[in-house]
Amino acid sequence: MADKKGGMVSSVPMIMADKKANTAFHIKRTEKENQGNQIETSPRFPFPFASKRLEFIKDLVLKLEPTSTQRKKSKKTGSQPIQVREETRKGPWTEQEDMQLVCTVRLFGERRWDFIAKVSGLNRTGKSCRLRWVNYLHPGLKRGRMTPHEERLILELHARWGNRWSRIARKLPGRTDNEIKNYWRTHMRKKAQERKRNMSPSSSSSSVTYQSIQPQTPSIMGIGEQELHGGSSCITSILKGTPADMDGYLMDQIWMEIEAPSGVNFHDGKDNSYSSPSGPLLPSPMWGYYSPEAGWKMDEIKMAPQVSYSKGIGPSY
DNA sequence: AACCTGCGCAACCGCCCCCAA
DNA sequence: CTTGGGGGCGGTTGCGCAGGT
Repeated sequence: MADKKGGMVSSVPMIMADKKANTAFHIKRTEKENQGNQIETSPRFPFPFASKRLEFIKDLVLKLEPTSTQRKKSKKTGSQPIQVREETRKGPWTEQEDMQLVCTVRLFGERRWDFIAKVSGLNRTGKSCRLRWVNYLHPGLKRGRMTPHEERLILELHARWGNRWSRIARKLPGRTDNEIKNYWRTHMRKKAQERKRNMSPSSSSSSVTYQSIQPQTPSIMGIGEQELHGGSSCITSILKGTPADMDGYLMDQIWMEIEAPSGVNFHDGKDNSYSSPSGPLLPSPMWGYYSPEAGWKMDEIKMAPQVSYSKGIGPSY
């Protein structure tokens, strides 16, 4: 165990993917649910009123992410913002960490990952948090095997664009660049092996072949019929809500208020996608794929008892 | 039952770009 | 104009599991 992930593996429950039921993690959560052990009794977010929540978030943001003017000030005075980081964690994510990350992203939106990493209390880098969110926790993600149509699309797009995985991923809603990249590698490995085996002149399908790929699935856009990210869990129930809009108060508006406390026009046009109270808050196309009807509220988050904004910067449960 | 091998995939690394200060 | 930080992206690594021997 002397690899880069080493040391952690033994102390952390494995979350590696289960080929049949998505992940061991998901199985665990499903069992929990089946037993009626949803974390119903857990404490809820402590602020019943939106204004109080807003105050709390703003306070938190200011503590952890000083405004530009504050940054200037602290440069002069030499004072430092709150230091939260101890030692950066690496390796597999635990359910607890996932919960914390999901809650934080729901609160603050899919941006400023470094800040999210701080606020969440996770000793992870912003990059790590982003990756975990994008590749695993994002509500729009599909799981399971690629459909024949997806396979064909990948082959076609790769032929056109090469290894531009993120670009290809954009054409495959619910699939991440990482997933596609992994799929391609496996695919190519198989192809290479096939080719080795079939070096006989009769089977000279040198380039990418589509023979096993029939366009049976008419549309990959209908995510409704697809399994949405493993299904049952406290996290997925959280994920069903809309992103961080709080009683109509969007996180971006909070950001803007913090940066410009003198009052801002939220509709100044630069970032329109963020200014509509009912529209998708986040730029990712994924957001379009899950329940727009659910007006997500912090009150509805079933926080696990251990979840804490540790280091004394927020509520501890 | 024990061992080996290959596969699938999560997560990390390093480079690059963009943008605010 | 310069610089540093944040985030995006492609490449790589290595672990767990399943299937084969």
